[in-house]
Amino acid sequence: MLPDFSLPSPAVKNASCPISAATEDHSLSLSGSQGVGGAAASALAMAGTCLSLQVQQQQQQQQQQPPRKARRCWSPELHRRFVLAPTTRWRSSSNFLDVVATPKQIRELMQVDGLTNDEVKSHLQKYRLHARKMPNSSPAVDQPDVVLRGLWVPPENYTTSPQPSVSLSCSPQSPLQLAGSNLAVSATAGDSCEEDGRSECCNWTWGEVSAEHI
DNA sequence: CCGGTAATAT
DNA sequence: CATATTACCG
Repeated sequence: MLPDFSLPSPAVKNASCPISAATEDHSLSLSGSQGVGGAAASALAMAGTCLSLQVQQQQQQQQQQPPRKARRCWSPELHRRFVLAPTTRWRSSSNFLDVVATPKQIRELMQVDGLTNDEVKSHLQKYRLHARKMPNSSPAVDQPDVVLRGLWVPPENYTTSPQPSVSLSCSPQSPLQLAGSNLAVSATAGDSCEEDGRSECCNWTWGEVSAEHI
């Protein structure tokens, strides 16, 4: 005589009125037109900063429960700052991020508006995870590089960016700055926007770069 | 309150 | 599986 309490029943749970995103909904001009022999222009925000934009059915949690902040996409720019900020202070250290780098300090040094300690903390964790896995022999493919393990930024026109702009994050109105050539995103069969790479949003590389040349 | 790690969600 | 956020703990 136990009424269905609350067990993780994998029953069906779907079919519901779609709700609009709670967070700011940026109009995304997605060319979903069936390019039938036309100029298919797939819009793919490959830029740096971009907030998670996914229309997921979010209809389950009742009550006021912050549905988890949108995933903050760590764009190369942000990562660059994240990895470069501490360099300004504790440079020369091959692992300043592994030594003494508190999210707060990093955030302060980053000077990125809209970045919270938690985000930095999270990113730091990820960074450490990768940093810990990397500084070691590789299973098979090994890149014959003589680079010191430090940090690396995407092959972009970075290098001491003389632009300490504060509008780096992608929260508020940000001047969409799309630079570089835009790679036409070709859908496999020209259907929906299914990207091949299963990266969430920002696809940047975790490469290594020698923060300091010997 | 801040920092780190685990758990959880996408 | 990778990545990001939340939660919990020190």
